[in-house]
Amino acid sequence: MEIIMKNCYIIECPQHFNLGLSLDCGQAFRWSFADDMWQGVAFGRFIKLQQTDNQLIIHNCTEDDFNSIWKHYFDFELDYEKILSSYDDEYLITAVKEYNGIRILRQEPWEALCSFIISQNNNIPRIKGIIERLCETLGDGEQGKKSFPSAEKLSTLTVDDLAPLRAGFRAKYILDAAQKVASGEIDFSKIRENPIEFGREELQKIKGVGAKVAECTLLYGFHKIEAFPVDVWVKRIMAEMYPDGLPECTKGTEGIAQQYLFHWRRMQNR
DNA sequence: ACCCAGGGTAACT
DNA sequence: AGTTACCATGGG
Repeated sequence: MEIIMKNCYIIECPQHFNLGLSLDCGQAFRWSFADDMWQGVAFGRFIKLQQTDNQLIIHNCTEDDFNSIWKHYFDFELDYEKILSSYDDEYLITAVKEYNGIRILRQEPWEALCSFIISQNNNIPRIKGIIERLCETLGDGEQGKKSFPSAEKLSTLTVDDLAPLRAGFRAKYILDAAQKVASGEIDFSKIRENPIEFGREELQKIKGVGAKVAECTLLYGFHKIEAFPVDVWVKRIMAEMYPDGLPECTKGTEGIAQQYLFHWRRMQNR
């Protein structure tokens, strides 16, 4: 008999939402599946989630938390039906049919930036390990429920302090990003307010941040869904399927199309 | 042991 | 302006 935690919030699921796919399609790195539930931390809050036929159950979540954080985090305010049904390209139709329910999570900008700095020339299981050690070592809160350490905190550290993370050559990039964010040299509110091109230029002022990491930060940290990160998998997709570029139907939502294609292509290899 | 990973930088042509 | 070696680490 299962013990239901108190502060359990239940809603009817929106259309086009698959919890497991959204949490495990390579856009976020702090969610894990155990005991029939997804669990993780975002915005400093530890929650567990289950998706049934038509319901989403969030444990350790008040109505206020849902309305102020999670509704936004899971992008429930965006009309995915409108976007996904506008794709008239055969590969996209296949990817959307097979992996319907992926949504672009609205992650915290600093966590997205730092996570995708760590992601460079790295594989997803190891990215998760480095981020877990980063949070357990330097985050706040109880063990296993730690927050993502702030840019302010990381900005005071040295590469030697980050040695336990085993992040390799990325450690110095993390620190440069933390320093530029903490000092205000990189201003997240200005990136959020301005057109995407501004964010591209700003973020690439950080050592170790090139076009791809900047696109990921803009897509997952600022929900600029026209951002189009090109990693090795998307390079393959472009070479194999779109030698003349993305189809017209993706204009303005390239990041969403990218996420479906990325996950679809990655699953094909296994 | 080997190849590769949600890349970027710097040093080359 | 367009290649290429190198960067740390460890998963598969």
